[in-house]
Amino acid sequence: MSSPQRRTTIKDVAELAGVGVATVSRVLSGGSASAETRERVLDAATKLDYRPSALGRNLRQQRSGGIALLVPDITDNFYARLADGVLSCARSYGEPVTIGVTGDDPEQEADLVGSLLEQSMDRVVAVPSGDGEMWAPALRAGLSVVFADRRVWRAPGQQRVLAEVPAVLADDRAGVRTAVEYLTGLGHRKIGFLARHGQSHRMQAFRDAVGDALDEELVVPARASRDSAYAAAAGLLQRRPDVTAVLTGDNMLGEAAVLAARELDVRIPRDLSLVMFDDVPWAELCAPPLTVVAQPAQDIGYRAAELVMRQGRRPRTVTLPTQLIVRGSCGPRR
Amino acid sequence: MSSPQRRTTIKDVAELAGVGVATVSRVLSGGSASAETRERVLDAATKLDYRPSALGRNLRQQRSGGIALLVPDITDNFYARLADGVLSCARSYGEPVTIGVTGDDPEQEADLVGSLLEQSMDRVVAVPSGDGEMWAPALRAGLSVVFADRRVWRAPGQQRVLAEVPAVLADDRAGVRTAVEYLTGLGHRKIGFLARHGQSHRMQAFRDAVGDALDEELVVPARASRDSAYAAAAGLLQRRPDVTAVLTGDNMLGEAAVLAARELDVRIPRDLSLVMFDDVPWAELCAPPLTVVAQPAQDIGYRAAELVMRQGRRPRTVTLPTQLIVRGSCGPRR
DNA sequence: ACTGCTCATGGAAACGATTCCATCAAAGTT
DNA sequence: AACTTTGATGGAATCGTTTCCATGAGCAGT
Repeated sequence: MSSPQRRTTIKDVAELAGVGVATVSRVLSGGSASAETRERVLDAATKLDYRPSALGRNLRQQRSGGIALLVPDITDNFYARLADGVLSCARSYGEPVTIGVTGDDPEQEADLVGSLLEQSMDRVVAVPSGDGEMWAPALRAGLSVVFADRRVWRAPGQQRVLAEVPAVLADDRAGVRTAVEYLTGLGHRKIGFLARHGQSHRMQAFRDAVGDALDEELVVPARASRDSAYAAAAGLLQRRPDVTAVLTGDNMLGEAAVLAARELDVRIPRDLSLVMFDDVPWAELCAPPLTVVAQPAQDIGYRAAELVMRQGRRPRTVTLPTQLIVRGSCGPRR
Repeated sequence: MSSPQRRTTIKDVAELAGVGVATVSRVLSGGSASAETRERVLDAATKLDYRPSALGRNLRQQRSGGIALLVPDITDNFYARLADGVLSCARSYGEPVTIGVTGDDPEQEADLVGSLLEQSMDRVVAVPSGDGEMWAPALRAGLSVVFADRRVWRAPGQQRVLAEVPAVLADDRAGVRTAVEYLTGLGHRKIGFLARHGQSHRMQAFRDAVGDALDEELVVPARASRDSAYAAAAGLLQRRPDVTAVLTGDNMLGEAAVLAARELDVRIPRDLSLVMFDDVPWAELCAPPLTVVAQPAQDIGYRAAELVMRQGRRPRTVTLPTQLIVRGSCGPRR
């Protein structure tokens, strides 16, 4: 019936305004033009309801706009909030956001980076997994990357280029220290720490915080799945009934710890004190309400997105404060 | 130092293989070619590590690949799982996913749809808010849309085009009915229902399920924010101390109900029975563990993405089953 | 041997924007 | 008056791919 709805292009606008396409382009992207021409062009554009096609622009400038975001798991409330921050910043720039989930797996991450290159996306906010070696070629290819929540494991021979990637992080070190001090203040001496592989920095911070009292057996790593988290938590509690307090590196491990304790009939906070990294909405609904180290997840995302948009200023690493929120999951050692 | 790293193009491959660019394109996209040429081209492509630029392709085909996903709130666990489903399906097609959050606001949604058009994205999975009028022009512009979790409010004079949009839904009606039957089975007669504006279909299902016993004052709507949810929950409990059971239309309202009850010293399940729509991980950690109507969120996303990818078959609406999971938040009326 | 057919192939057009460059007029400088 | 400078302007090139179309080779049927 109706014609196939050809898109109105810059050519149509130029024709209606009686000018060349170059002039239209200039006017619309803020170049110089006489007041009269400008008005004619703007008029024509609104009359035709013209919206420039991102496709043409992208091809010409050899880059597609928008921000790519790589997170380990979008169903994790922490990363969801981080994503929300990125989305909210991107929206203020009018840029679309493409999301990929890595599952904390370097291989999948490399795949996704490949796909970004294919799309000529050149702005990425990423929560890196693994040692980040796959990032080096991408950086050389002109990608501008900002790390969020973690930076890459810095091996001794690591390429310099990686060290220069800006990052927006929560102050893990201070967060862990505060939590540990809080627990030792309550009399606890045998404190366990549950962390995922991606959280080696928190693991290290924990080791530093407990200092001489460190018992390496109490620092237990988990893979990035619910099952693995539960296994790690239950394993620790069974293997070492002498631990009186546990700190977890993220909310999934916190959940696992609560479940495992409940299953093993270990009462919180009577038999076990628990501090969880990241304040999720349910922490308050839990029985008992959980004492947590809150992180500004949304802020982390927002700031990271801001950094990746302003490539002008040489960006540096930003560290945002954490906060210990005391609820009901910790008690004195008994 | 090193050259500015020009991207290797199809031309380079053609040159190295000693054929024309058209042939390279055909080979790479599965067109016909002699076995020998095919091999030469493939060889050259791998030797040069050639990856076709999505930019060129997109411009030529007048559409950028990928799937767009519009959800009200990515930090809501339900939509996060839905998004995860979409992402997982999209990945199996090798397609990138662009996410936008609408905040359940038709205006923001319209903005986002506009931005999609600008990007020439033509495949959208959306959780629509409002009456969906802004979708009609988009559909006419050739967008293929699949609704997830909800369909649009169907006003009497609604355009036919909207009624033909395929949708993937949870079986709300059955879920609500099962929950209501469960509660009445426990002796409850005054059952409250908390729902967000976007959940009018569940609201209607609730009205139908309680039938004659309907007390319109017990059906209370909330806006899409934590505060509004809390206000609605607290309001209901204060205004009508005679309600002995509450069903909530989503998890945020469930959270609000728990909090409000706790604040008002209404004990669950002794004084109030609570059933929440959507089984989130924390439902089990809550005190008491919440009885829920579980929805296959990830599946909904996956199937919706599948539908939007296969535009070949005329797609129809899919309804996925819900399941009542009884935990500890309901008791007999006292 | 001629005709008709299929099939592989490459040149060139197309997609829609930005941007280089040449042109031209008007204003300013000597 | 002759020159330079400035600024607006439009034509054309460009980005990398897909696809239309013409060409020519090979082959079978008569």
